[in-house]
Parts: sequence; C-alpha cells; structure tokens
Amino acid sequence: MARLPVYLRALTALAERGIRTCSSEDLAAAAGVNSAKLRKDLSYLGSYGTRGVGYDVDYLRYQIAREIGVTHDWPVVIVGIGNLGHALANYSGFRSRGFRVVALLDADLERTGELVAGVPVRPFDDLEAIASEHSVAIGVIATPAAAAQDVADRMVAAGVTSILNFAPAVISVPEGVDVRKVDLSIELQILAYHEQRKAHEHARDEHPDLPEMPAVVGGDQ
Amino acid sequence: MARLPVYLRALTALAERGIRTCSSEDLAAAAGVNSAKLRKDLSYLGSYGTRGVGYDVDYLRYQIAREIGVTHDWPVVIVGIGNLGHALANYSGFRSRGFRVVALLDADLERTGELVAGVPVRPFDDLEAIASEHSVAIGVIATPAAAAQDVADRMVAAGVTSILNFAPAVISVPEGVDVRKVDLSIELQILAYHEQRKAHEHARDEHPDLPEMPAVVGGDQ
DNA sequence: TTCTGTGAATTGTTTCACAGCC
DNA sequence: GGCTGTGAAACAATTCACAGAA
Repeated sequence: MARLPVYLRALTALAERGIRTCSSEDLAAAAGVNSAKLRKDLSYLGSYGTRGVGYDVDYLRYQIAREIGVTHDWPVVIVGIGNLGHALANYSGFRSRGFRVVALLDADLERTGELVAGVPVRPFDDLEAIASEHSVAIGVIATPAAAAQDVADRMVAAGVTSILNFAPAVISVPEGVDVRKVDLSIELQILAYHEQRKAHEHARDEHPDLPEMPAVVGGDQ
Repeated sequence: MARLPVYLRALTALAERGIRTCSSEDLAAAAGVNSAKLRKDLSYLGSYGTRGVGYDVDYLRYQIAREIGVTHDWPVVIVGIGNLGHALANYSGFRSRGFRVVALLDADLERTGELVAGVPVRPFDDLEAIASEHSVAIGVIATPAAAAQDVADRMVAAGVTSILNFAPAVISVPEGVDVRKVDLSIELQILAYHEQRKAHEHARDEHPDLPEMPAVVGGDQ
C-alpha cells in the first residue's frame, strides 16, 4: 500500500492545523485521491472511523504509523556524499518521519571527517562496522551509476535488506531484499511525454484541417 | 506508459556496451521487467522488432525517444536552489536525456548571481520573462513545502504545463497541467513497511510456537 | 528453430452505489 | 441526515501460451 505514507502526511498536516476529526472526503482532498479509494484503503487496516462522523485524526495517524512501521525510528546509512547525498543528509523530513541518519559514507577518503548536517563523513569501508553496530536495515545509494551495484552488494553483505537507489542503474539483489528506485530524469521524461501529446492536441486545435495522427496500433495511451 | 524511459535508458546502456541487437529477454533483464510485459509495451508503439532475431538497439532507441518526445531538448526551469536544487542543477543526466536547464530561480535575493553548475541564480520574479523567452513548458519545484503552491501558481500563469514537484506538499493546478511528485520520505516509508513485515516473518521463524498474525480483514497485502 | 507480436485468461485496482451505524 | 465500510461492477495491468514471421 504505497498510499499509506501519503495519508499519514496529510493527517499530520491536518493535525498541525488543529483539526481533530475529518471525513474521508476531507482527508482524500488533502491527500490528492478520491474518497472511495481512501475509504477502501483504510478499511484494509481495520475499522478506525465512525459512521456519520468521520475519522479521529490522531488515532488514525497512530494506526497508519503503526501499519507502516514508523512508530519508532529506523537507522539509515547514506552512501555517496555528492550533491544529492548532501541534499539527502540535510533533508529534515527524515528525522520527523521515522528515520535517523546514523552514517554518511563516501569512497573518496578526501571527504572523511567532513561534517554534513552535523554528521561526519566516514570511509565506505566502515559500512559493515556501522551496519552491525546500529542494526541498520535501510540504506540509501546516492553514488554514480557505475558504483551502485558494488555498493548494493556490500550493503546486502552488511545486513541491509531495504535499499533506496538514486543511482541511474538497475541493481540486482538477492531474494528478500527490497529495492526502490528514484530516477530524476525518468520523472522528467514522463512529463515530456505528456507535454508532447499536449503539443499535438494543440496543433490539431489550431489546424483542424490536418489529418488525425495515423491510427498506428495502440497509438492512443 | 511510465516504463518507456526505463527501456530507453536500458537501451542506451546496451548501446554503450557496443551491443547492436537484443532480444526481448535481454532488454527486459536490463530494464528489470519480464519479457512478456516488455514485448506488450513495445507492441503499442508499432512493430519494431524482427521475429527470430530481436530488436535493433539504435532503431528501437530512436523510436522510443520519439514516442517519449525527447528527440529534441526541453527547456526547464528549477525553482528553489537549496540543497536539493543544487543537486538537481548539477545532475548531469538532464543534459544527456532530453532536458536543458535554462534558469535557476530563488526567492532569496541574496543568492542572485551565484553560479550553480555554470548557470546563474536569478530572482524568482524573473520567472515570467524567462518562461516566455525560452518557451519553458516544464518546471521543477525544489522549494520548502510552504512555498510550493505559490510557485506552482506562478509557473502555471507563466505558461508552464508540466511540473515536477519535490516539495512535500500536494499542489493543485488547473485542468491540463500535469504534476509529478517525488517525495523522499514517502519512498523510505514504503521500505520501512516492507522491512517491518520481514521482521515479523523472521520473529515467527524463530518462535514457530507463536500464533499466526490474527486474520484481520485484509491483513495480507 | 528462434523470438516477436498478440489474443485469451488471469490477476489486480478503482469506482460505484448503498446497507448499516451513528 | 451524514458518513463509513464494503460487496459488486467496471476497468486496467499482467501473464500465459502460441501462431506465425524470419
């Protein structure tokens, strides 16, 4: 259920505005989904709402946090302290949302000791020691693509079982290890695709005498 | 089709390794999907493969780039030059994958003139001028959450019709404008969720006498 | 024989619409 | 009367499995 974190954030935002109770309609609007979907999603967690009234914001918040597993903090290591690693280390959302950066690692020994967001950069070779000391289960890869598979292998060997990969490379990991990939240029290319279709639409609006796009198989969608 | 950019990148990787032809199996492996799905996806673009042989890497690469709309570069503006904005401005993948950063904007006038990745930071108020000068259709929001909606409104007013939003906020835009959202802590929370389930599994493995999780409605998945 | 392209079957997700509880 | 929780219906995505081209 990839939408639970979205609901959790929306609930936190409502709570910060002092709202104690909300309807599925309210919460759905805040989370950017429709209310039927939201109710269906929440119903899988149990019956935490009250018919005719709605949901208690704090109660639901706790239940979702419990379901996701962020009622306590997860220790996280970040490998690769380039521009992106810097941004991640400084990202304040981690602390408040269930994560604690226990180490920043970089293969470049020149960087060792440098403080980023109050955390010292350490050599990549310290990975095993740090992972076992803090029982790190989650690792973030912010290295260049070429290093990603190697970093992933070392993480897995060190006991990491969930990896967030920002490197533009597909990494392969053993059964039982989860990987999520965030790829900036892929996100942009998806926008470009929609943008292009809008441009075509527009061209047809302005020149209605032009022929339709040829009806290639699956030309639509 | 959100997977086309993934295929494009996999094809580029194959091309760089000197591979001229590949089977759906090869490409699927490089892209991290299964081959039936890949063939189905590609069949929507047309018949670009050869039965018994496979796909010509360069030819398919061009066809996918054309479908996505990245045969020419898209001008892009980035708003919010904090840590993340820095990382984005320095991200070399943009240039090579169909995008050109034409401006970096920040509301903090202290930053005006600062060079980031060779591009000068300019005041946010220059948005309209820059957007119309370069016909910018795609904007990136890397500001704090509180500023995101305002930035989005100004972008839309300036003619931007696709927005990549890194701010942890749901922004609302008029019909016809596309928004994609990347939220770092949501990605991590999804991993935490899986991590938690693995921990439960594991606990049961070690204490097989413990009862199964109660069969709550939808307890699984 | 190899490997694509694709109907058919399956599986999953979203929406509808309303019974039931407050 | 208002709003949740949920079957049932509609829709979408994925996988299977194989006919047919090279």
